[in-house]
Amino acid sequence: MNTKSEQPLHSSENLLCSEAQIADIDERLKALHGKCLGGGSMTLTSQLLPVAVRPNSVPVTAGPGLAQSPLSPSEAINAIHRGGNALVSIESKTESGAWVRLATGTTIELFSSELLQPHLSDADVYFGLNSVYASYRSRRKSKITGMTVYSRKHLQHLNAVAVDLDQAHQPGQQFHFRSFLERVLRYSQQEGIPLPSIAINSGRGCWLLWLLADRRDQSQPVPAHPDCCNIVKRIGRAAIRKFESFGADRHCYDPERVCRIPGSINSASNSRVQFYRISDRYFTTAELGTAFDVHAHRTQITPRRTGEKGARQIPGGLERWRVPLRGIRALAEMRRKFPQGTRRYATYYYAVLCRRARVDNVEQAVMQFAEKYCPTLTLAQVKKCLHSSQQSHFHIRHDTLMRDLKITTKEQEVLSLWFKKPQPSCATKISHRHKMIRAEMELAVGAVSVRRMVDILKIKHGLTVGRTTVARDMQKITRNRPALGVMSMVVSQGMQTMVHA
DNA sequence: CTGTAGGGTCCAACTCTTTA
DNA sequence: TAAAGAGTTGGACCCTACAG
Repeated sequence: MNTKSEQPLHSSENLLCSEAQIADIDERLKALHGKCLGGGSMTLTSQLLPVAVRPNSVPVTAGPGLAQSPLSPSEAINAIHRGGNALVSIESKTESGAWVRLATGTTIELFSSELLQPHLSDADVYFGLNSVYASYRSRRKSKITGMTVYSRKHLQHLNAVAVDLDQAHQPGQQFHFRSFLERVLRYSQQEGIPLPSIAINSGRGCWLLWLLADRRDQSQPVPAHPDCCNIVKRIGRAAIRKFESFGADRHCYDPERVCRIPGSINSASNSRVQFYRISDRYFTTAELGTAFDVHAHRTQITPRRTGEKGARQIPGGLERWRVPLRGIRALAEMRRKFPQGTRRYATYYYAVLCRRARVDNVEQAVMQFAEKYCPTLTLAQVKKCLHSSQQSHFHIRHDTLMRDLKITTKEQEVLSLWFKKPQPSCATKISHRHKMIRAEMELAVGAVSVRRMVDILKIKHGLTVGRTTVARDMQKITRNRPALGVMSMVVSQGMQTMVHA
């Protein structure tokens, strides 16, 4: 994911806190948050080591885990952000609801920063659930702290699937986190949903986090490749559906999701946010997908297809490639000879398109094409193009052909059947047509026959449309507009009952 | 009876939208 | 991005009503 210009700033060795560092950080934060971190009973013993270094997939915590103290901020964030080079983004929300970026860095950098510390105990401070990387293109300085900040959209690791169970209780009404969580966990067990790794008391509701592990290296979170983002989003949506009856927030599944910092204040409920370890498990996307009945597309597409392709789909599929094939032939005719820099591309693409459009004797067709339009290519070069075309299994976009064949705007205009101008959407066209028909029906002194309407549309509006279509439109309009009752009778009952106004 | 006008139904082809 | 499904379109054919 990191390009050469976007090398991470932080080495993986620096990422996880040592016990001494964590102890130091916790001391500072305890001092900062006072008694909010569980009454000062926490020690950084093996029980409270950063969870990233614990053995994976061993459910050690029996039950909801509320007997334990809440996790300290560093413990909680270390448990979530455990990927190599992972950076955490910290943001706060202003009174107007705008997001302000405070800092981006490793947990050590963030929690030991003198600049950031005063803000961590503020109201409504958040951290990104998924790790970002140091993208130089999005590198900025925070206006508040002066620290480096990066966009939370440049994701490096997907750390968790989260569900926000917002109780939306009335102002003044008490939210009982413990009993609510117990109900949620009981429901999870009944439904066969694995216990979440972390539960968060956000003050006005409860968040559930299932922490993620890469299937190849379970000590690492899931890399934020587009495919993984996609599946994690789908799992998130499925989880939301599962917990709908508990008020799951339907919008809380995007990978850039932020969560309140442990120990920070929720200004809406005027309470501290607390994180609880429910289980020590980390889940691969496959495990979580199975639990929430979400499967990778590849495993679903195949069974979804029933039997052979439909008879209508075959010509449709062929047409997909015949259009650019006709286009490239027309382009060749137009140019007479392909200029240097496009000859091999032209021969290669011609071969690919011939194969995909099921042209008979591709080799002969390509040889003739190259001889006529790319005469300077050697036989060996043409054969190489033919050979490469056999390896082509990827989709080829019109844009790619346009770029490689250096098709100019002027040529595109001539090749209008290939490079179609974007048409207004079907819905737009239909709504426009309905508008015209409605207007004509209202204008008419008496009944207008469907055939007459077809003529009116053609002559008056330059719109060519079939009689059947107009008839259906008129029926639809009269159904929705009883005021046009006369027309309704005419259209729906035919000539027998036609009533002339 | 025939020709004309007009609506309904069917169906293949096409286009757009949704889903994974 | 491909595939599948849904929706739209328009031609062919059928029917009825009416006028001459």
